[in-house]
Amino acid sequence: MKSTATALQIAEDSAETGAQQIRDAIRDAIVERRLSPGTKLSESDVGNLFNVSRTLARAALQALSYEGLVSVEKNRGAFVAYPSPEEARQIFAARRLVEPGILREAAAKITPSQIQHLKQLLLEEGRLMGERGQTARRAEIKASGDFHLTLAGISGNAIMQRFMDELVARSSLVIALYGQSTISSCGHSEHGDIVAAIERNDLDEACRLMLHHIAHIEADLDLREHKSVGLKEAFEL
Amino acid sequence: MKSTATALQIAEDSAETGAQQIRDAIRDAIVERRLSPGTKLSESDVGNLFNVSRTLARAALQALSYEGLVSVEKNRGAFVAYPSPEEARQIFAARRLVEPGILREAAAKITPSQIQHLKQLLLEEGRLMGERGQTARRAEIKASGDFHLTLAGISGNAIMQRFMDELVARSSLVIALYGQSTISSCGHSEHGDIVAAIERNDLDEACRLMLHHIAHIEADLDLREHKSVGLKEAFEL
DNA sequence: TTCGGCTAAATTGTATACGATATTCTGCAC
DNA sequence: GTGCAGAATATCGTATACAATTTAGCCGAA
Repeated sequence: MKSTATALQIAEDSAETGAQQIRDAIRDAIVERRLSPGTKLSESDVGNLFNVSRTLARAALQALSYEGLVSVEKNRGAFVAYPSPEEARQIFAARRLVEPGILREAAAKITPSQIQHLKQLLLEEGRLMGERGQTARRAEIKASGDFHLTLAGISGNAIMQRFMDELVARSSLVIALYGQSTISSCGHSEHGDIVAAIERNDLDEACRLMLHHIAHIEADLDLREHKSVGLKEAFEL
Repeated sequence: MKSTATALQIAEDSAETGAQQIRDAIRDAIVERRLSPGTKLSESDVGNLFNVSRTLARAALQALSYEGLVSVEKNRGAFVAYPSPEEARQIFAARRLVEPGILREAAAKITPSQIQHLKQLLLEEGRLMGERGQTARRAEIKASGDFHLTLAGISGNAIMQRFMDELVARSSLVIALYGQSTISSCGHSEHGDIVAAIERNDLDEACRLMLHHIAHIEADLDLREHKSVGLKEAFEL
C-alpha cells in the first residue's frame, strides 16, 4: 500500500500517459478551428507530428472519437468530425436540455469569489472581441465556450462537466461548419446578462436567458442538408 | 468515392474492430454484476481470455475507462470502477437532471407501436421478477435499465442516448456497491406508472413519477463514506 | 521478530513488425 | 479518349518485442 495514501485522494498523479497530451493538443486544434471538419488525421502523420509511434497516435484518435470530435472509419482512417445537420440539431437539443439544470445547480452553490471569476472571464472575452487577428479570434472562440464550461464546473458535478466539455467542443465544430455570421460568438452580452441574473438570484430569469442564448446561437446556423457537397448528388435524386 | 454512397448514410458498416466486442462483453459483465467493483482487469488476462493480443485488450479497457466503468491507474493497471459516494451522488444528480427532459422529448415523438414495445419490456421485466436464480436476477437488472434506455432511444437524440447508456451502466455499479435492499430493481411498478402517464399524455405527471422513481432508487442506497475500507484509515484521521 | 533495502517477477508504456484492406496508378483493350 | 483489370502504394488492424515502472519476495541487520 502507498504509505502516503490518505482517506481522500483527490486528483492523484496527473500527467497520465503521453496519448492524453496528444489528444488534448488535437482537441484544442479542432476546437480553435485550426483543423477543419473532414480533415484526414492519418495515424502515421499524427505520430510523426508528435514524435511518437502510431500506437500512441492511434490511442489519441480513438479517445477523440469517443468524444465525437473525430470519426474513425474502419480501414479508412480518422477524420475531423463532420457533423450532419441532424447531429447538429441533437447537440443543441442536448444543450437546451441540460444547461438550464446545470445553471440551477451552479447558482445554488456559487460563491462570491466564483462570481468574480465569471466576471473576469467576461471581461477577458470582451477584450478579445475588440482585438484583431486569427489568434485573438481563436482565443475568443475558446473563451466563449469557457463561460459555459466554468458554469458546469461551479455546479460541482464532474459528470455533467465532462458532458458539457463534449457538447461545447462539438458545438464549435457545428458552428465552424454551419455558422453564417462572421461574428463567431455572437452573444457575448448574453453571457453578461446571465451572470447578472445569477447575481441577483433570479434563477428563472437566468434559465430563460440561457435558453434564449442557446437559441440565438442555433438561429445563426444554416442547417440545410449538405451546404456544398452536391453537384453530382444533386442529380442522383 | 463509394459508388453506393447515398445522401444519408445512417449506420454504415458495423461490426467495427474486435476491440469493440471485447469492450461490450466486459461492459455486460460489469453491468450484470458478474464483475465486482475493484476487480483487477490485467491487460494480459483480458487478452488471454478473449484470445487476442494485449493491444486489443488495452484498447477495450481504455474505451471502458472513457465510459467510467473501469478506472485505469498509471503504471498500475485497470480495475472495475469503484465509485465513491460522491460520484454516486453525482451520477444520480445527473439522472435527475436529464431524465425528465428525455422523457418529455420521448413522449412528444412516441408512436403507438413504441408504446407497445415499452409495455412488452414491462411484461418481460415483471416475468423476470418472479423467477429465481442468478441468471434471472441478472436479466432483471438489465431489463430495469433497458426501460430508461429505450425511453432515451425513443427521444431520437443519439447524444442523450449515449449519455444515458453511461449513466445507467454506472448506476448499476453504484447499486451493486451501496444498494441495501436485496430487491435490486425495486420500482418495477413505477415503470408501469410512467408508461401509463405517457399514454394518457400527462407529461407533468410522467416527469413527476420519473423523479420520484429515481429518488426511490437513490433512497435505497447507503452512501456513507467507505463501507468497509477502513481499520487503519480510521485512525489516520 | 521486525524493519529496511535489495533483487527478481510481474505488469504496464511504447515502439516496431507483419498481414489485411482500401486507394491510386498504370496499361491495355475497345 | 474512355473504361476496366491488375499491380503498386499507402494506410489501417493486430501481434509481438523491448523498455520502464511497480509489486513481491527475500535476506540480513538491529
